[in-house]
Amino acid sequence: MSKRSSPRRPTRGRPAGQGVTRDKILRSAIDIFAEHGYAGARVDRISKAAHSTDRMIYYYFNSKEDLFVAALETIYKELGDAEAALDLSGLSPNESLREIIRFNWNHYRAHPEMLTLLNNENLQQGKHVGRSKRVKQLSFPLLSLLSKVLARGVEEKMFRPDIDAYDLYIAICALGYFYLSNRFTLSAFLGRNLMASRALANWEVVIQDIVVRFVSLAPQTMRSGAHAGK
Amino acid sequence: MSKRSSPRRPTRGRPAGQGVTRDKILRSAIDIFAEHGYAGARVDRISKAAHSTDRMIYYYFNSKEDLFVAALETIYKELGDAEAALDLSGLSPNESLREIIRFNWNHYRAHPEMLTLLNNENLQQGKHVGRSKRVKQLSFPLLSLLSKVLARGVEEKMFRPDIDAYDLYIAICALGYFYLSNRFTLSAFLGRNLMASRALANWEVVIQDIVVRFVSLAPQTMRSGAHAGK
Amino acid sequence: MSKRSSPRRPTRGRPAGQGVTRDKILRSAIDIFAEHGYAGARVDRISKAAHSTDRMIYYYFNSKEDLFVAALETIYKELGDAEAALDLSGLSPNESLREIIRFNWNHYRAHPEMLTLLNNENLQQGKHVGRSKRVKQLSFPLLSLLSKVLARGVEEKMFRPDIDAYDLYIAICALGYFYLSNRFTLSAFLGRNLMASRALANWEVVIQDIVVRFVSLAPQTMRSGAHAGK
Amino acid sequence: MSKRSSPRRPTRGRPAGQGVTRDKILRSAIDIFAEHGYAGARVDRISKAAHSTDRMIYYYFNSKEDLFVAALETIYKELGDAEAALDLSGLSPNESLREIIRFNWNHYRAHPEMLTLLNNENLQQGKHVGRSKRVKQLSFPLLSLLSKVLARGVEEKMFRPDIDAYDLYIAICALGYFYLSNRFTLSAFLGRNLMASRALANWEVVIQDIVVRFVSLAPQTMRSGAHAGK
DNA sequence: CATGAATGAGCTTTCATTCAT
DNA sequence: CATGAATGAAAGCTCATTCAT
Repeated sequence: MSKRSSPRRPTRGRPAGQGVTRDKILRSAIDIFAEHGYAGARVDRISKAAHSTDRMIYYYFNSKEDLFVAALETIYKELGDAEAALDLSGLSPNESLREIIRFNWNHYRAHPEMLTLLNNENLQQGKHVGRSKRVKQLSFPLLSLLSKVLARGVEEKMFRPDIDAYDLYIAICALGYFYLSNRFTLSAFLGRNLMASRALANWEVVIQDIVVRFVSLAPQTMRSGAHAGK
Repeated sequence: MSKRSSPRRPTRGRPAGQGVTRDKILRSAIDIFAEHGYAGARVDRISKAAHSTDRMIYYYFNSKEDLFVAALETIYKELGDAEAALDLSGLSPNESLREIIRFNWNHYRAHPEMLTLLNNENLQQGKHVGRSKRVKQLSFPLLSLLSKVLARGVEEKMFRPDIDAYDLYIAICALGYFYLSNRFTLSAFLGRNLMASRALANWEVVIQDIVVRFVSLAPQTMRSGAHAGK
Repeated sequence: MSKRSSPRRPTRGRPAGQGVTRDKILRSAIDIFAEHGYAGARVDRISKAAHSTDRMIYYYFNSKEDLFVAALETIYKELGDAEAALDLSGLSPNESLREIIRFNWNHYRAHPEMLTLLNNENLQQGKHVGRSKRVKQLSFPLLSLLSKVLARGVEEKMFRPDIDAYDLYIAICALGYFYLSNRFTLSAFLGRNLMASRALANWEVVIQDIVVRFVSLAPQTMRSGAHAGK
Repeated sequence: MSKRSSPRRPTRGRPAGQGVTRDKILRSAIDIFAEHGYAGARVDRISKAAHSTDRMIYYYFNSKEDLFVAALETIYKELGDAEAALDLSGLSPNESLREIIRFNWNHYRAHPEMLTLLNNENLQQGKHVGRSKRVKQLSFPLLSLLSKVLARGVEEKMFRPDIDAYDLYIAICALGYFYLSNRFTLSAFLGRNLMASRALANWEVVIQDIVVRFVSLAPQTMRSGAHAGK
């Protein structure tokens, strides 16, 4: 379908000033794909948002689908970079866990495009994530970080030994992601504005509360600790 | 699939076989919207899947958007009906909670269309849920059921008194919904098949585990069997 | 194409109360055809304006085209009837001519639907007027009236003997019809509002002035007479 | 049919042969709009007549409506150009007036599209003429020419001093336009073929006769030949 | 006598993409 | 290295009309 063998494909890392258009298109693509979904995003809307032309999208990215893959790769890359910058030194297992949760929650809040982009990728049954080499090469530091924290907590007799790090990771993501991704339908059903700042602040505490209770060996006075950490 | 003869415009219940076309279109719409998203779903794909014509879609539903609303209303209606059939009589608060979680989880599994349909509605910022009168008139029994279970648990000194029913509801939904909705990207990242039957069975237990620990006053002996399988 | 042989076609002249719907449809048709032209008029707009249904239009008129013919026939009939009521007894040839012009002008003003309906019929190359038996049976009294006035004027040595009644008729119609029919484009070009009451009053006088001068044998002090007549 | 390379978007006058398609579409549009009216004209009929595709219409003109505006602008432009080429040097006021009338009449006869296009614009209440910048910038030389002729006639004691140039212009247009625009209904009513060459030749003389009589101070010997032919 | 249900054919317009320099 | 010109293939929707009682 697409001409992947095209020899004059612009590469990354060229002299400064090059690829500015490419970057603007990529940024616009992330926004527009996130706003309208893959099928709903129009190529010309993306090019206009980037102050460029449709033609340039094909020049740099070959097809709408390849552009979507590039957008996905970008947000994953940025997530990985952000995770890598997370510093838990000097924190107890408990505090580390709370910090990881806070980071995860804040990342979703700061990057709402991520939610719709991932929803779209799942709508398409993950066909791009499966193919993209770049995505497969990415490492997600948070997962191994979580494993370490968990191990340390077990060692220090604070955490249960039977917690699976993957399960824990999914739980943390689920509690934050769902709340934000489904904010519109949830707000409508529950008759509450889930995006009010008090609601958001509360939910961060709830996630921490839920997760910490889940992994803790001994029961604790949760709530107070939760608020203290803020 | 099921022929619920809705008493709408064309049908008035008289001539046998009326409204069949309408219903087939509605079913196909749910499937196709779920499979491709709103923008990606083609009207003619829906009509073909219903063994009907585009024209009939407009005859019965006026527009693609109205058809989407009807699809949304239908899945919500069916969720409400299913919730109403939930029987918790004779169960302890703890068992009730587990049953509610099981119900919720099973409903998502049995109705994966719901996930993508709701994701789409959220992509469109919930504009249809906000407008639809029918949706607003729907009651969601599970929420009040949860409140009652929670109250009984507190009464019996088994549950913490400071748990908000809404928070609890969101948490239960989040843990099930996210796992299934994001199964493709998660499977790719974690390098695990989240849809394997053992994985699915495990996750049901994990949700219960997390939630029960969250609401419980005293620490408990977790159903160790849950993790034994791993 | 249409089933003209249908035996149960409603006829005119039935018991009072019958045909009310038919009449309302016919009135709406005249309005809508006049407002949008034949092609631009939508059957359902007509039926809605008549507080009826599309189906009723087909019941009474068989097709959109037949309805258009009926609309044409109606306005022609009404024109003929109005002309028949014109009374010139006791008026001089000159005054008669002025009265005929005034009548013609006022009829166009009172029935602007006529202008667009006729324009449409001409757009379609008069295909309906050519076919309609009813239209062919209509008499247009004004034309013979004009002949008589002309003859009398010649007899009384007031009018030129070489004026053709048909030419005169066309001229009178042209001067009124064009002014009103083309009021929008003319107003735009000339930068004047042709529909201001002063402009309209002036134009009536101008038509009379032009026509009377055209037929008169001797020169006359036109203007003053023109205004005197009002 | 003439290829006026308009300096619009796609063309910039460089590669030879550019804009040919655009022009063919425009010509076809004028024909088809004139033949069927705005609503009755089908986009695909226009594109086929231009030996092009629907898509190209939207490429060059954005919408059916914009194409209609372009068609209007074109006929106006051509009218203005033709008027500008009118040479009255060496003619008496009387002869000039006759020449103007002849020109006007001949233009309508040579461009029957103009009549239906303008009728359509009036059907739509002149909404395009009001908006189009290009139309507003056009000058119509005939009007000022007429003013000058009129002034000269008054100066030379041949024309009445109380004739309004605008009224005169409208009258001249009316007499020619109506005759041609309403030729089908008129022919049917009067039982005469208005388009026979003798009828056409006669009407040109009638218009001149009417108008000259209207503006003349003194009575004159009419061109008796005009009516001799009947 | 009147009408609710259903529809084939065609409408304007949009979409992602390729051609050609 | 970059881009203006052009387009095939559908998309969503509307139209006048007929079926059936």
